[in-house]
Amino acid sequence: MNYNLEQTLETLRTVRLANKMSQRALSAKSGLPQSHISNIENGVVDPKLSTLIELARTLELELILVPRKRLPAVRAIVRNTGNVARDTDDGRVTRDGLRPAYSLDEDDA
Amino acid sequence: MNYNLEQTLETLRTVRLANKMSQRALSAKSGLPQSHISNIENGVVDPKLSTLIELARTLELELILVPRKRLPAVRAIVRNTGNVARDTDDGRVTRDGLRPAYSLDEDDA
DNA sequence: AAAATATATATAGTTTAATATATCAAATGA
DNA sequence: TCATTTGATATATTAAACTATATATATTTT
Repeated sequence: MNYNLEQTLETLRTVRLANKMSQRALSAKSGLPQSHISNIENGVVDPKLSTLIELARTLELELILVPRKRLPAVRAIVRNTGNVARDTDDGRVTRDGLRPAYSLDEDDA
Repeated sequence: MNYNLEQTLETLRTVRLANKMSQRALSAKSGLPQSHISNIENGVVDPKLSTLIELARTLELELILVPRKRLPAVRAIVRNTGNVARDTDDGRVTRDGLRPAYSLDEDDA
């Protein structure tokens, strides 16, 4: 129903998994009950802003508001980090040679 | 206490004002009570995620989660739009000639 | 197969967001 | 000055988030 919301929740789960964290691990780190994390990820509850921020921070994510106009540019930054050959976790190369969204830090600064 | 939260609320108010909208106008457009908007902007309440998104969308903002690492790059995009000479609303020129954060659209695509 | 781990789900109790509505004070404008 | 607009604040009610805890159901590992 709400694209922005679904997208946000999906990001949370994606990044958690990318960090190879279980809901329990995230629970331990964030202080939120595992059951609550499950409910949030599945859209069963509508978390409070502070809860979302807490969860995000634990996953080293920051929440920001972006003018809709700037969204494409911002997405471009968030999605990839530049053109690299070997890319994904398992050594696969994505079609366009770009990193997947929310890839783990391989420290490429 | 929570930088991310304060920042978010500040952005909401800033953009609302930049659009020359009163809380009542925003209320009418978003469907949320003016009293609630006031409480949210002042951090009196901890809004639900859906509420924040609703408010943001009304102001043509999208909420996204950004890897902390990418934050500087993203902020750079959100803050300015390039180097222009005359800049601010009233024709002032900022010191570095960049647009202020969350400037109104002058359509510079 | 059994054990361990991970996720989804349930219940009961507490806290708080959200609503409608109204009012007050301060700023703005006629 | 008087009227309007704006934002903050208050109250009462309803809905829902959040907590702790427990359990059931996968999924993975040994």
